[in-house]
Amino acid sequence: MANISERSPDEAVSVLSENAEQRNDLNFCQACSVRNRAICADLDDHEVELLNGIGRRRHLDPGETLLWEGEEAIFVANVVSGVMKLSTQTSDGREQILGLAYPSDFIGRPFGETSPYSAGALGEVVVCVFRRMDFERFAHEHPRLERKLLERTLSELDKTRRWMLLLGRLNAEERLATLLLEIFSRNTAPMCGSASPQDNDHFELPMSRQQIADILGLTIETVSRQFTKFRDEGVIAMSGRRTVTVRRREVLEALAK
Amino acid sequence: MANISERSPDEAVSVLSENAEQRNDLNFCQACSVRNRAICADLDDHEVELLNGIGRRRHLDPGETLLWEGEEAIFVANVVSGVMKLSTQTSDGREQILGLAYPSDFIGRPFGETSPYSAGALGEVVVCVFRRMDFERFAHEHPRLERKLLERTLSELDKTRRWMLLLGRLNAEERLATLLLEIFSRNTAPMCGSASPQDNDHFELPMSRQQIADILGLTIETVSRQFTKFRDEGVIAMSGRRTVTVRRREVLEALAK
DNA sequence: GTACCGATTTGATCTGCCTCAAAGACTGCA
DNA sequence: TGCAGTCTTTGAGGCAGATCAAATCGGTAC
Repeated sequence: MANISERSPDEAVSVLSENAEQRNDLNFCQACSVRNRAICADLDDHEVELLNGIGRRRHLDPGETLLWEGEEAIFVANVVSGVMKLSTQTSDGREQILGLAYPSDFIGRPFGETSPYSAGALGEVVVCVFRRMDFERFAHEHPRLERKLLERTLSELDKTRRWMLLLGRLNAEERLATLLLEIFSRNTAPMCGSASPQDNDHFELPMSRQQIADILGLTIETVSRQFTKFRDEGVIAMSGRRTVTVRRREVLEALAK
Repeated sequence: MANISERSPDEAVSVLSENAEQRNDLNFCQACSVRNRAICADLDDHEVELLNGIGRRRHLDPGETLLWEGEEAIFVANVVSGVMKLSTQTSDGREQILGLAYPSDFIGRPFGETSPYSAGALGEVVVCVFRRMDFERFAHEHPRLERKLLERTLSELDKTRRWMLLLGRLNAEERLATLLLEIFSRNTAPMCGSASPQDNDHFELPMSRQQIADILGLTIETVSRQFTKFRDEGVIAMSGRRTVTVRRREVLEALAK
């Protein structure tokens, strides 16, 4: 199981420290690429300004970990750009990726003592970080935010449960088809906020083969063989290891249950 | 995959009809066995009375389905007694159980058009059912309930993600150990509201071998072999098919990751 | 260009779980 | 008490995906 975490939990407390990132401009949020899609979408300008006051922009390098499973849940955050992975581990070190967080997605565990998962950057990531306590207080005072959080959490639960079907019942081919379609749709979605807008039939994989394996509950070898199979069958084409062109979308859709 | 649903979706709309169950007494909730643990726990007596006015008690026979995946989300409910299963299916009919709902657990999908899963009774079940629309309106007017719903949903999400680790990374032995411990702890928990309080080392399985297989993402044969293995190793003892005595709890705990 | 190194692919073999089949054990009912 | 039907257990064999091992690829530093 790959462990791409590079910093110790202790260092995480520096995320909001003085030298980590300067205080946001007052109208920072207004220019935010996820302003209208993130959890803050329903807030009016005044409320956003208040929220702005308790949050900080933070850049994460590839592999850097923002939240540590089992550690005190100090932060919550919004993903502004890039892709993060949420993961958990067995006591003997096997890793399972629980999901991916794309721009505008909310991560962290409000109203909880410890973080139920680790959250790490897959590539370059920008997040908007809040101290959990500050965020909770703000949510209490602004029911629209709390409401939005509830809706988000409910749809996150739906998404997570759909993923259980993949882990419990789909074979390797079906799992990879499902993931490719999900990444494909995320990348071609309007306003995705990722670094480079994609053409409409190819995209960059935001993670390595090992990480794909962790996401799908497979081994790296099985994932690699499935890629080769899709390529040989003309379902996808690859240039380099991370650029995928979807040639026969209907085949992937028939496989993704 | 076993499909224990016995009624068509159309019949579900009769759940709240006049002949389904009589209107609750005004102080019905006060006597409710899950009053202090369910989502209504934070409400004061007056609020509970109002909530009482929009809910109905409903009895479900074993195998009866309350919510249908993909159908319009008409109801939400609290489990009062018994155990329900939440499940989803692939397009070609493979079933995956998403989780179990015990007394005081909330089921259904507020703020959603369609139900993301099916919910069926494993044994005899009593639920407290609300029309989704009524419940949503009530929640809006009573932030304490909405707040409670948020907390519930967040911890449900935690629980679901932990289950993903089981489906993605644990072997058959580890999966069954995990399930046995979960059922064990649910049954020996104080105030569990189930039909018969259990002694502290044995309990009744609330579901068949096939259902256990669906929950764990295994086949019935594999589940049966694991039961036999645990029995032969002296980890558990069985009397009949559904009564389990835990003899070496530490072995199960070492296996459950 | 060339050497190096980690990531990926490919090959060979193994194994845990599934599938198919049949026997055995409960449960309800006559 | 015996019978039928269903659920569960057990057995035999197969296969998808894991494991172990080695070759190849891609990027990069020199």
